[in-house]
Amino acid sequence: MSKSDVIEILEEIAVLLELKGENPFKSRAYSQAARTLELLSEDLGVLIQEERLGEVKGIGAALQQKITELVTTGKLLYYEELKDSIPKGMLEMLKIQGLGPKRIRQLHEKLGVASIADLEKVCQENKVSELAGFGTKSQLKLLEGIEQLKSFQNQHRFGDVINRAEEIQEALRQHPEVIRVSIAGSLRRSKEVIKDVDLLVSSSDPASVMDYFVSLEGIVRVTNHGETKSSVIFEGGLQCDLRVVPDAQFASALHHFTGSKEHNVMMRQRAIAQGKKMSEWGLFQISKVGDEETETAMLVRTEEDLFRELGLSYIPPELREAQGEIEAAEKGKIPRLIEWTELRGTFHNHTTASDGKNTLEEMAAAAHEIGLEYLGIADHSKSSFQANGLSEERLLNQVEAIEKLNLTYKNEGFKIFSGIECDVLKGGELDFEDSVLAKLDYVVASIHSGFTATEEEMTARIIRAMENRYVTMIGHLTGRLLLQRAPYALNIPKILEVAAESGTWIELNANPYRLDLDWRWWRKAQEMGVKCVINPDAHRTEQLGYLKLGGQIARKGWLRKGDVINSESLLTMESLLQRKKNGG
DNA sequence: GCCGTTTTCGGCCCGACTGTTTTCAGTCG
Repeated sequence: MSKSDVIEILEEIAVLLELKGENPFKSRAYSQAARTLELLSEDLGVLIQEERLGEVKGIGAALQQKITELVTTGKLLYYEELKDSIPKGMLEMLKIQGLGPKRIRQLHEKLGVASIADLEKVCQENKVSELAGFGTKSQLKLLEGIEQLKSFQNQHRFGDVINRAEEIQEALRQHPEVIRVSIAGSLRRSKEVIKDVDLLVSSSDPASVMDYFVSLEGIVRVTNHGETKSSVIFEGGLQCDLRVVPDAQFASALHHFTGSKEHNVMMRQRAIAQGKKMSEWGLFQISKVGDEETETAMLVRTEEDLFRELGLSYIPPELREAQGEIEAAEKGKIPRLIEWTELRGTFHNHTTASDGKNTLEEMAAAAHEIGLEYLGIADHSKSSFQANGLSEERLLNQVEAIEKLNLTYKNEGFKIFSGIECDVLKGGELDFEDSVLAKLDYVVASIHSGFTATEEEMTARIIRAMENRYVTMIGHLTGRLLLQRAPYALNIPKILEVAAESGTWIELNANPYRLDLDWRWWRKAQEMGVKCVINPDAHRTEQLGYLKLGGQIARKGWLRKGDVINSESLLTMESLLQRKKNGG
């Protein structure tokens, strides 16, 4: 059993223990052990072989035995028994906002609730409000939470499925009868949340492609298996539709199945206005002789052909949302969108000093390795206790460590910038004094608490933070977590206005859960002259790869290279940061 | 369940917020 499997099981044990109402510190010991394993620099197998696991801080006799059993036998009796003693539905109930282990236990003991469905029923029967510690408001909130959860069902975050979808695409490409293949649908348009994966293939032997598709590894159910269309469900509930068309129709079908629906409607209207007809089967010239109407198929090999025949320049899939892209294409004004490979550095990243999983040295090496010219380290500030936020003293130690580490990169064209992800406190004041912030290269100001304040209060809070001369950028502006938590109330236009005036950059947080600020705002931000900074919010080295995701969302927001500040070179960035600090 | 030692058991991570209470428990970050 691999280390990551062990970590997962330890974390689950911790949750199960909480649900059982065991000593909370026992539960914490398990989650801490999971974290310890994550940070382990030595090979777990070797430690077990040499019976040195117990020497690791946080792992005592009991955990040593259990981890050893897991790794060597692939099983753990204690875990199996624990799992069997708790209904599976109780674990799922944890996903309901505002409901934790204690109250789940109480609901189970007093009302026999063992699943979300049970809970919904007893809420509707008004039984929950009568329990001690619950009231009518709690009951209402639970129902709201269940509703919210239901609305998230069968939806997926873009970042969680894109790799999987690309693997499926690759698998299809391998089939000898496949001529062309592409991801289509909302995934191709880089929508932040998608319902299913649409794939399109051209082939002269659709049946063999379909047979191959429905037998791909990881499929749990085949819901449709036809000549031109099949649907399957993969492990984890991801639905995937494949359509197969003759190669002559591939471009038209790709455009059609990429959408959006609204974009397609506008395109078809445009075709009609030009005496043409457009569908997934192609583009047709309509000619009338007397009362006779004849359709002549036009040659459309690629999507470029399709747009050109309608008098448009090529519209990248990300922009096909009926947000003015057709008008822009008509005038030849589709911008050259940014490519994530044009990013030269990044600012919002964590290390083991706060809640990251890799050390400063490892993060720097990884950033250098993938070809970045600069890496900003912005660990949490002291108010973020839960994330092991840095005190002034620990922060200044880190600044020193970064200075030292920079010496080793001196001739490599690579530099680490010292920063902080500074909490914006309730009144808009920052977590550190200006005298501390002045010692840093830059500051990311973020909100991590008090999400329920009014729009007015939240807006004022962020504006006050932006007015601090040391604040370089605002992190994850709206605080949303896709499919989990709504953004907090904010007057975004007002904030963008102040950002433009004060020269504060706004982050496009590229973490797949956030993608915040939302792509819908970036065109407005761009018009106002607000600079975007794409940050992965990386908590481990691999997460620097989120930059690609950020780039895709930036494209969806119509951003060009010039709109994204971290496409600037190291040299330019150094002077930009210096100037910003000096209030210029 | 771990740690550290006042060597055998007590402490283990902080604070805001909400809804329930009437001083606090549960949840979240």
